[in-house]
Amino acid sequence: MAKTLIQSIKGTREFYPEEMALRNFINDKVRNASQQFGYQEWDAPFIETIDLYAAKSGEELVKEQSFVFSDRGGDLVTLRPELTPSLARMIAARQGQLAFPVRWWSFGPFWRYERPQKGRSREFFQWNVDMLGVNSPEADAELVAIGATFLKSVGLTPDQAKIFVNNRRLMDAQFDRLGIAPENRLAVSNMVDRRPKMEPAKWDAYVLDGGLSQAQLDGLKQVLGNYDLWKENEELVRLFGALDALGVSAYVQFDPNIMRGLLYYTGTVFEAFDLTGGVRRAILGGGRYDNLLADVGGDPLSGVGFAMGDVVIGIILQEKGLVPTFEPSPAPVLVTVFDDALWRDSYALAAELRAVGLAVTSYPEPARLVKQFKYGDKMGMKVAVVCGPDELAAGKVAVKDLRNGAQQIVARTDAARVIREILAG
RNA sequence: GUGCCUGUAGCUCAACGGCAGAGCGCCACACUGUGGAUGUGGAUGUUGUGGGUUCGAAACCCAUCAGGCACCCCA
Repeated sequence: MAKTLIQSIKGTREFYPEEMALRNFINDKVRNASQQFGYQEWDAPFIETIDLYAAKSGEELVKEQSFVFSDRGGDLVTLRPELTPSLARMIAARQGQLAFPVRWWSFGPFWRYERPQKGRSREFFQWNVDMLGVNSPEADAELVAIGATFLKSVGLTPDQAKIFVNNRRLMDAQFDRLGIAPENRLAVSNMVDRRPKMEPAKWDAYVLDGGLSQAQLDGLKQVLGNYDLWKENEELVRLFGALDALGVSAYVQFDPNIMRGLLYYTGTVFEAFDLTGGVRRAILGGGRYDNLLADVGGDPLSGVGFAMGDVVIGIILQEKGLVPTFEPSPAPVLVTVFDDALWRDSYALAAELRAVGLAVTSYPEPARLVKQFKYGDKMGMKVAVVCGPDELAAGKVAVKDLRNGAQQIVARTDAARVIREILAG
């Protein structure tokens, strides 16, 4: 009775086999892209003390958007809302012994206590990729290239998804030029972030209301519309040169509107968007950070990295039909069970076929063959094997190609070979 | 955390104050040694949950839970 089922927790997702297939598909593509570039897989605890996040992340993340509870000893623990603080700690703990540059990637679960909606759940998976110990535009380019490689590998074209790149130091210089005080950079960055969501006239008023002069507003709009601005910045020139060499230029574009807020990033920033919908959905985002280890007590170390949640990309892949067809049964072969007298022979046959490397499902009880074939059909199995009284007496089995209905009676010892031929064809 | 919209059969939805229905799916049979097709028949509901209004509630009101949209946030 559906009415009496206890509900799953708000904002969590249940993975039925077909959804698990999508999750595994994303996981596979993430792993491939990471390992192609030589990154090592790693992970951190799923629960951490609240102190780990309080140091760096800011109040809102911990106070409002994390699952926090006290354990039986009375300590406050947090379901990790992000990976970076754990990364910082683990790097700092072995700072003297790691081979830099460290290239690490991870794909695991995270929790944020937010109001769920489409593309945002309270429990999700996130792909993290980081390179630490080198500060160069070429290193930044490598991270962007990994993101681009992933987008390409799942079948998204540069028309459908693109990574937009900016540089915080470049923007800071522009802000300085406009007479915007350093302490107002964050506020202005937030204004820029909000711009796509507002009507132009309203945004103008909002910015003027926020303390900028008309001249500053005009200058700001000029900066945000200047897509050649990168040519004035040596870091970005080198970055785009490296991206060209890496062969991913089609997926990358300079955009002075990319801010990714926060005091967090110090140089290159980038963000990938789905370009096909009405609203640009962020697929992944990242950038360069210089102060990663300071907060956890390590020596200064520069790094660059990005993160991608599984929810938005999963929706996009489904919308675009880029998810491979779901195969309900991992085993393509069904061994039917004829009747009570013969189930033992069917089970033995199934075991023989497994012993030579075939993935085989056997029907778990004697039943009418109609029912068993229907089951095989629904489970997407490709071959059915029947071992009835006639076949058994002759030392043979019936092998049927479920896709076209063709059936052949073959010697039991030839069954595996015939099945392989059908599967290959 | 704020505002708005939506919850009816396994799924998609109808009924919009007066007997809770359709399509798809499911099950059975036609067809007890052969699936996908077709036909015939069949089962399935405390209308998310709890309260209230009413002669009468799936419908109206309140609360609550869940989902969606926008805000917020996007570490």
